[in-house]
Amino acid sequence: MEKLSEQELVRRQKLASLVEKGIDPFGQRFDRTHNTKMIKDEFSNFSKEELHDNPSPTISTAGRIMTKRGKGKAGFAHIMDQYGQIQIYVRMDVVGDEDFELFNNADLGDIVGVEGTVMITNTGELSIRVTKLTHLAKSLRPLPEKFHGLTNIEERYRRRYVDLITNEKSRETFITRSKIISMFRELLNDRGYLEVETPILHPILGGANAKPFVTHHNALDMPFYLRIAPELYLKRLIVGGFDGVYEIGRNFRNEGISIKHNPEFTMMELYQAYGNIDTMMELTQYLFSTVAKRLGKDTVEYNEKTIDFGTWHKVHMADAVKSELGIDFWDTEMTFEKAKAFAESKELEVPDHFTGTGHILNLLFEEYCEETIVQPTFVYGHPIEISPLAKKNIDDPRFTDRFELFIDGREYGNAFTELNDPIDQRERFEEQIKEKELGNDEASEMDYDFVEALEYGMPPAGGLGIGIDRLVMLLTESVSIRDVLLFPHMKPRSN
RNA sequence: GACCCGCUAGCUCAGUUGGCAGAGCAUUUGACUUUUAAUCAAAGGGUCAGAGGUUCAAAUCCUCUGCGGGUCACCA
Repeated sequence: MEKLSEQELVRRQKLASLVEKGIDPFGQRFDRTHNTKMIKDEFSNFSKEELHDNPSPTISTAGRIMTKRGKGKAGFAHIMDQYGQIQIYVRMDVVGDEDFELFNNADLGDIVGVEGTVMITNTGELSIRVTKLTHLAKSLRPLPEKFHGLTNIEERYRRRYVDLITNEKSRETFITRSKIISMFRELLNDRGYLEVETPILHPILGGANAKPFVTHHNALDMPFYLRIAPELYLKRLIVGGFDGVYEIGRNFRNEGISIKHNPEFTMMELYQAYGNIDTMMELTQYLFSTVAKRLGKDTVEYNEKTIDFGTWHKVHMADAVKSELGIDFWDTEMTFEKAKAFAESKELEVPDHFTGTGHILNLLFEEYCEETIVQPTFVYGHPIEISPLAKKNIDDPRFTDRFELFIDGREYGNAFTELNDPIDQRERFEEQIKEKELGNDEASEMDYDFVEALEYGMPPAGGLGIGIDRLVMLLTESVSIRDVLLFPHMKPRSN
């Protein structure tokens, strides 16, 4: 048994005295006529005198006691629900001795229900003049300080519920997150996309380049990967005849944790039969600008920069690198040796599994161009070497019809015209296996079943993935991904 | 994984040159029937993250460990 603090002991004594009075310290159902927002919406247009002369109907609401001010035979408190706080005014001569004692003995953090009429105080605050007070739940631990709230970052993540109680900004962020995800669903459903669910346990690694988590199924006695991307399953559904499908769900990547990375993160992935890179670009811009607009944020202040969702740019990766560094990857004379020598002249390390000019082009782009992008920009034309699931460009097969969306140096989306040629796809997988043998532990594996699916014929299609957490960060102006994840991963607390 | 910074009361934070462990809020007791970071009076509350070392003496200096934050690396 852990040692209790003085305050915890006092609260447990108060709990015992509630029991003695026959009051359930952890209460029962309480029917509310209003939440705090409804009270404000309904009554804030009335004056103090109007509410005094024509008393409101009796309303009931409930919430957690956040502040409390005793005044002898009367008292004030603020109670809080999901929507905010409302002040309550409790007079002994109105509620009677029993309820007033209940009020006096209530602690900050306790949850109560109130009945009463709506009034405005001398200082002009909309309040409830309580006629009946109901104890609903005892709080056995003290809340953080009322003025500063919980500010310790570690504690805010470990005890998110306390963070949500005391920090309005945090509450708003997660409400916004929920809105963004439901807007995505609404916008996509309205365009006729079908929401689907595909496996999270994958027998074969694929759909992205990343290190996986590995788990084990007992009955089947075989290992499974937690999915790094749902791509290959979703495309099987396009083979199966669905016109457009999407999935919003968790992906898992066994990599470092940082301000931008959590081991599990949420992606929206979508496939559109008969579409291509351009339809995905249009869709991406539509989703981002519509969601931003509906949140009332045509522009966002992020990282001391103004991001304008009305301004979208487009640049080919080879052009971006050419204008930044002068080296021309369009040049048909460009060889791997030349490209590698250039990279090494910049003191970049070229790993063994880099075997094509495209690997170098991407390296240079990531190293020198990515961070220079501020406004929403589609970087397209990724080299074939790093795009094993994207269709080759019809005019220049060194590049694929793929784009990534960058905003303020970070990737928010990845899309391409899907590779639907099973013969080409099998060769691409074989290239990946070669890379794996050369030491790329993020290369994907051969998925024969997926190739077989393509052999039945997949219509030309566009595909898109959007990192939901990062979008939420941007639209809530959150610095860290942990600020948009309710329960970010932490090492267990030491004793 | 590497480097830098942090960890003191329930919470937010002070703590000087190594010399009795501090404040505000919260808690307890008393006063107060329109207060609002309520006010006034008094009181209680500490494994200074943990372990070890230096010293007459350590929250303070040194070493190790834990957890967190930041930067880098990897990635979305």
